[in-house]
Amino acid sequence: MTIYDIAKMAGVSASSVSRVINGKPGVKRETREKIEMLLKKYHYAPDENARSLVTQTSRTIGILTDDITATRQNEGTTRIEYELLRNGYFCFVKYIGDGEDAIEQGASDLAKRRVEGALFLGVSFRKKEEVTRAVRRYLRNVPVVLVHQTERSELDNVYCVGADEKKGFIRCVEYMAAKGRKNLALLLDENRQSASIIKDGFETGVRQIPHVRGWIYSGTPASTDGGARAASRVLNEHPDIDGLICAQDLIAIGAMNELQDRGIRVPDDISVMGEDNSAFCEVCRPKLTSMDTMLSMSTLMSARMLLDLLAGREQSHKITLEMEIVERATT
Amino acid sequence: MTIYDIAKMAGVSASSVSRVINGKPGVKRETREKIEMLLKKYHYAPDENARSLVTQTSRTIGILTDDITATRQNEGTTRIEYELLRNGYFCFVKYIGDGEDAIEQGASDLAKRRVEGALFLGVSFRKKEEVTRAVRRYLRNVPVVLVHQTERSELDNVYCVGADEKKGFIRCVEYMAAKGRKNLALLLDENRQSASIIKDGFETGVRQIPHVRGWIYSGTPASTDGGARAASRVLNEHPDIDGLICAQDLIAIGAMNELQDRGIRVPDDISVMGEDNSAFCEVCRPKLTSMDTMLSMSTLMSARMLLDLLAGREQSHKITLEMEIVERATT
DNA sequence: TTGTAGGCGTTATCAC
DNA sequence: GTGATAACGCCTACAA
Repeated sequence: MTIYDIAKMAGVSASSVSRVINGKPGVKRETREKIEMLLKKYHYAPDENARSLVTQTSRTIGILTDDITATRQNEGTTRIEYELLRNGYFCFVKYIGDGEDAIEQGASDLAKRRVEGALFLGVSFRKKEEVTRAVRRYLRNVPVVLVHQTERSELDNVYCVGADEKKGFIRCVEYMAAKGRKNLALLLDENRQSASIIKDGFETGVRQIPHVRGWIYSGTPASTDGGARAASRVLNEHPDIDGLICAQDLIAIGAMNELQDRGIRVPDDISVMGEDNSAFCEVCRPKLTSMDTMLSMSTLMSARMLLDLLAGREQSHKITLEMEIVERATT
Repeated sequence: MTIYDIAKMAGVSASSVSRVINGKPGVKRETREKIEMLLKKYHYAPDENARSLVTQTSRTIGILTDDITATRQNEGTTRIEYELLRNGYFCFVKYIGDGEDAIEQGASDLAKRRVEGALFLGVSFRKKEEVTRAVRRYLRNVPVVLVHQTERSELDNVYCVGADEKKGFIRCVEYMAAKGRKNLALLLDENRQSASIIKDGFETGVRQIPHVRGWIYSGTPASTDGGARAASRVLNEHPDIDGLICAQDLIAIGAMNELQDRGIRVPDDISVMGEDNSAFCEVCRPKLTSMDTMLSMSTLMSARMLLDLLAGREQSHKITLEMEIVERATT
């Protein structure tokens, strides 16, 4: 079914049908009504591909992602899609692999669909040169927003939204100190992409506060078991520890289990906090204080930013959010 | 940049360029190489919309979803997208609202993009007549798979994949009985879409096993607090309860907290199990036995099913999965 | 092996 | 108010 079929049945030309479909003026009332009737009767759905072709506007946004196993990232993708769809855009999603030119390949696929904007979501896109190259080659003329990123490429159609993790961990140390904690341990998984940033934040925090000392346990797998084992090591090596900063809620929960098994009270003897402010915080007992990494906020803001850009509104090239500590019962 | 631009630079016609792009034979080696060189040099990305238009194949699958807050559903969407993309399809995602003709609107949007197949994901799509109407009107000629559904519409291009929840709860009762439990309580949130199915399963299970009795507490909010309060009521009204079947992991965890606060041992005094086999099961202590509702399996199978259909392979119109109990430390 | 011409479904620009 | 006609970017007979 095409506009010609409708036109034939209405005894008019395709142009009139097109006018009616697009709500354009210049059609006699009865003609319009007759056409509208037929449109409805046959549940006519205009071909968006053809329309894109002639109007040179696709009303489509491309989303590039790199990790399907990361729950939070999935939720981010979903949230973004929702926000864009609400605003009349279609979404094209593409998962890139980890090959040599995966990013370029992904950007190229978006270009093929003539997207009007793009969002890159995931740690893969921290590779600045690759991103710059891909964008320059395939997405030079559309706005690109890097989600969860605090550094953008030099191209001026590239934007970024992200939270400052270093400052976040400095705050964690300050927070523990404000709670009267003096001997802190940082438990984290060395394999995390941002491990060095986190360590840097922790060390900076410790250094700037007198009478506070800190130790880093970086070989901690990101699981409850990992947390428990790490806590065990901490307690053996530094029995005077009174604050545990865990760079992941699961680690914190595992550590807490170990403390409780040893009869150590949380938070009376040792304060514990996690990172992510995930649903787990509300489930464990006592409920876990945790630093919110602002993932959902930053995904939401990315989508809004892109929408602003597409609407022609000015936007800052870089938005940095502050991570926030959500206090519960473990500190 | 179009094939004409490339053609001009190569000193050939657009058809030769098209042939090279699509790997068609009948192009002289040097011509081909010259064209390939230019294609690479300018990072040429053929317009898929135009291609769709002329070839009448979009290589695009539409996904309709209804709830962005449901974590598991998000993961399902993501998983499906991944599977489809791996197989060379593009994905169009569309969230439907809850208006009168939301489903029809969604189907129409997919039709506009000329999708070659569709997946409907969410409880909204249990409304059989609406789905049938929407499909008949807009997606009559492409395969449509209903995800997490055990009932399909009469149209023969509609398929479904889902797990049998009633049978699942019958099994939970049998499982508890096999563990020697005789007085069971079912804790569930009345507002769940499948509440009546779950109750039916529980009652059927109880009825078919001699010496086993059961009580239903259907006013249980789906949260830890809700679980705790419900457990409290159960204990007051039926102190002889020895098995708690909770239609949601969070409810189970909340109930367990209440039991522990009262000094009741789990599982020695009372067995507890949840539903969903979510990540929470591994985090609480003791670790929670839970019935896996096969959400991830059924999403995966839906994607595979659609791919099969698109490849022209025969497929059953309906696939039913069995929910499985994952035993941990609370039973 | 290559080029020409026509068409996919739509919108836009003119005439009438 | 309405209808030809020419694009949009691509593919595919068919002809050369």
